[in-house]
Amino acid sequence: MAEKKSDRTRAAILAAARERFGADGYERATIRAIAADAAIDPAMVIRYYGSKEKLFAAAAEFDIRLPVFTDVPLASLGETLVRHFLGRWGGDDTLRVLLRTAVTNEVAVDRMRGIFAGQLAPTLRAHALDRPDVRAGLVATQMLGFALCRYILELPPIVHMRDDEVVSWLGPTVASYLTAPAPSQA
Amino acid sequence: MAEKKSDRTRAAILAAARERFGADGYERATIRAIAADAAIDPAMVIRYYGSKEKLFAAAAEFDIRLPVFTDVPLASLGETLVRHFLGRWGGDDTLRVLLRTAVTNEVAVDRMRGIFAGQLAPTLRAHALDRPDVRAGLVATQMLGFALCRYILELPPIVHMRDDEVVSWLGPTVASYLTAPAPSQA
DNA sequence: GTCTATAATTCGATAGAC
DNA sequence: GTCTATCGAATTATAGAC
Repeated sequence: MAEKKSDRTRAAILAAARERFGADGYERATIRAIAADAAIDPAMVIRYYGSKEKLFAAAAEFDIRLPVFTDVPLASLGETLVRHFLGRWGGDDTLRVLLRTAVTNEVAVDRMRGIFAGQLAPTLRAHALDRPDVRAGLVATQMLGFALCRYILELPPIVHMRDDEVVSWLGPTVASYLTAPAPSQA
Repeated sequence: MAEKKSDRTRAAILAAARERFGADGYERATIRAIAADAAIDPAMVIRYYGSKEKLFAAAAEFDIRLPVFTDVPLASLGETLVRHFLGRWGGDDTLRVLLRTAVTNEVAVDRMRGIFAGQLAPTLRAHALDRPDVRAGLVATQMLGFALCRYILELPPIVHMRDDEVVSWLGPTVASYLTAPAPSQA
């Protein structure tokens, strides 16, 4: 009995929640709509997850799994990072949920900060780069800005760009944020 | 009688609306809170602007006033654009309102698209650059990503960065998006 | 012009039958 | 475990007195 019915119900709720939160944002995504998508009763959502806030926390919970990339030569680290984020954005709803909801939900903001300050910065530190926090922040501006324009604003030229084109354009930018000498100032 | 009392009331409502929409987003910003900020009755907000949706449209209405920059040499156009956007983000609430609300409000998305597709792209076209729409989109990813990280997510290293540092880091990126040869493909 | 009172919805969450 | 019924709170928007 490895697969209980309650487990499938839980998973169905979570999948519907990810879709709704990602499509509508935290405020407009209603328990009722999520329940309808999961084909169950709205009361069940509360029973399984306690509250809307906790359901969101569960939907936004995921393993960022950002490798440390210590074996990647510094010269190609920028391109590697762009490819990695492209794969993650495309394959998983969770990052889009975070991006969509980070505007009004403090939990999402904290989690987004954790990805770049808590995961990417240490990776850069492992490569012995100076000012890893600043460089991680700059990478965040470019990668999150790309995600914003592609998945939320849906700017036509960004939406239609092929992945290898994206790498060609953004790779050198990220690389420069990693390795370019920092401007003067302590 | 150039200054009626009703005009001041209208202006007070609009100013409070910009502040609330920018701070809380469209859904969480309530008519009641806006009215309280403006020190008037909530019913007056509806009387003056008809509905919350129309009030938002008015709050997000503004002249982007993006100069064509035809007199700026191409070599320094990137840096000029970064400085221009920095000035606009800092001095006016409206861009932050758009950014905060673009996640859940279609009006804000359209207006944001218009800035880059309808204003920046023609500027690039005036400089005889190839693929102006793609280049304008790329500039959007970097500038909007910076604004997102600084004003919404408030990533510490981005928040604390001085304006001239921002120009030093982002200027070359924007410049490369304007003038770097496009990757292969039609 | 301004404000009180309230209508009409909608939402999150709960209680309890089955 | 599941669903019906509903509560209580919050919202936008309106009607009408002053």
